[in-house]
Amino acid sequence: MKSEPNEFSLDDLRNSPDGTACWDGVRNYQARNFMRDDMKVGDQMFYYHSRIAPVGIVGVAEIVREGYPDHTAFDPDDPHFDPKSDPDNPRWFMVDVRFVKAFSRCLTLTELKACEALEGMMVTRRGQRLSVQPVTPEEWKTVLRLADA
DNA sequence: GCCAACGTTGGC
DNA sequence: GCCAACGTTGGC
Repeated sequence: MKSEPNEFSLDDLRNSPDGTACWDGVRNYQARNFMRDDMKVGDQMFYYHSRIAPVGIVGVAEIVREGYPDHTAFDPDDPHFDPKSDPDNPRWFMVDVRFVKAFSRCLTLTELKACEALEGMMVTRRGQRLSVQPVTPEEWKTVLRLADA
């Protein structure tokens, strides 16, 4: 899951009450579907810092609450307000995530791209903007191994 | 800050 | 339902 560190960094998550926060503001249907339909309590995720260098995976978090309506879509004062999301039929969903660990360093996108085993990983593909992406078990292990190296 | 890639919107 | 125009994302 991607986040711009100046918006909400892994440290921000760690410093949140109980290391837990809701992953609000996602306004892409594919990303929403992953959160609404596929993510289960106990699932782990990589925390990816986008936009601001060094760009890459900085740690691990886990899902502690499964998909539920993103209330920020209902709030006209919220930057992620979406008038088309009806509280009776919510368009956008989010999950709650809890801090698990920070890598000793940022595993940069450059490194991920340089790793042969991660050639098929979504985040290494050109033009891939999706902010919530699936990771295969093999990719998961490979990334953890790189992070420990 | 640039701009390529992508997703969404809306006229037809 | 096509597709041009537009807005956004995100690496660089």
